[in-house]
Amino acid sequence: MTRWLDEEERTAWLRLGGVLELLPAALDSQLRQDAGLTHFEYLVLAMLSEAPGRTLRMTALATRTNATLPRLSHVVRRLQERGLVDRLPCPEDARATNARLSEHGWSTLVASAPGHVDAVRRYVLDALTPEQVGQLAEIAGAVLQQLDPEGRFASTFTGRGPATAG
Amino acid sequence: MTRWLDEEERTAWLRLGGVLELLPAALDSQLRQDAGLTHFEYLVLAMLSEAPGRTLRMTALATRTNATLPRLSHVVRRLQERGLVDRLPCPEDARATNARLSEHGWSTLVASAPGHVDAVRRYVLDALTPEQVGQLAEIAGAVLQQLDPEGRFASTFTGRGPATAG
DNA sequence: CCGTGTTAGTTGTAGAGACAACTTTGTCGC
DNA sequence: GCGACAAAGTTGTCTCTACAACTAACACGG
Repeated sequence: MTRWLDEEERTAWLRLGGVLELLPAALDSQLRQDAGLTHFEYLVLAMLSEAPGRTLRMTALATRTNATLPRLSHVVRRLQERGLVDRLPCPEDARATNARLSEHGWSTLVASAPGHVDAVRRYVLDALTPEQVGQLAEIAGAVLQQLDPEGRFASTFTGRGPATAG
Repeated sequence: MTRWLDEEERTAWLRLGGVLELLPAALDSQLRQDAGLTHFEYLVLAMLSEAPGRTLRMTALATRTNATLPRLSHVVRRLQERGLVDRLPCPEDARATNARLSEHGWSTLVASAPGHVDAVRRYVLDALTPEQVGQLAEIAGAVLQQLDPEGRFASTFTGRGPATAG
């Protein structure tokens, strides 16, 4: 038997739904205008930039970006066509492909990072109290746990414990 | 000068990013499998079902679903082609179009609602304490305020005050 | 090593959204 | 009541994503 939502649950859910709809659109729009990148493309470049040798295997990159492999494959191909990443066969496993951030990709990322971080602050963090930032980390962590029980996309968990110890 | 994210902000943001990516996909997937609807299509039907006469003008429906008008126009046309809604010219304003939930649309919605609510519980609400549900409403409300300062999509605000009074 | 199954990734195709251009109707000043 | 501007939708095009089918390479039991 389905238990329906009470008033408070409904409010929380409707508002979350609004954020789910509007926030990605807002972030995409800012990055598109200022840098010619989608939010997802930005994320791909950012994750590569933090990897050793600015290089990751497709599967590892898919994990870090919460993406499926087919989606990532298309995106990386397009990024390569634009000269932002290189694709190299992996020496240790001939099935695998390494994606590496190119010099052009690096400078594109460096140029667009401030605007993106500003947008994240403007839309999310600046609207919250420090306490709420901690609560958000807890809540989002709990939801991720449901969405991804096996931890397939676990890169954003820094452990099962609270984001803010104590 | 851009202020970068500290550890706690970064954790919160990365986790929120994961939710933004995975939750819509999970909800879409459930509804597609069980009801042949996208989450957005479900929302359109649900909003119509709560309106007087199960009818809304396109603009009002766009507001309630956080959608742009072009997007809504395409979706409603497809829903009409599938017999789930009717489109009627508005008598009071010849520019306007009224979308009305059909009998078939109503029964489709009724049939798919329990599965959808269960999914919302499973992925989100059941993972949170009652206190966290309140916090989520506050946080999502604050973010929506940034995303939509003029209140264009304000239907999900039940006022500027806290979701949980007191 | 040979067959079976698994893993890594790519590709084809079809559907959904973004954005801009456009049509039609209403509104308002004069 | 005419002309200019705003509002309400629609449509076309292009891009991106999902899903499924596919290829190629590894693993490993016999």
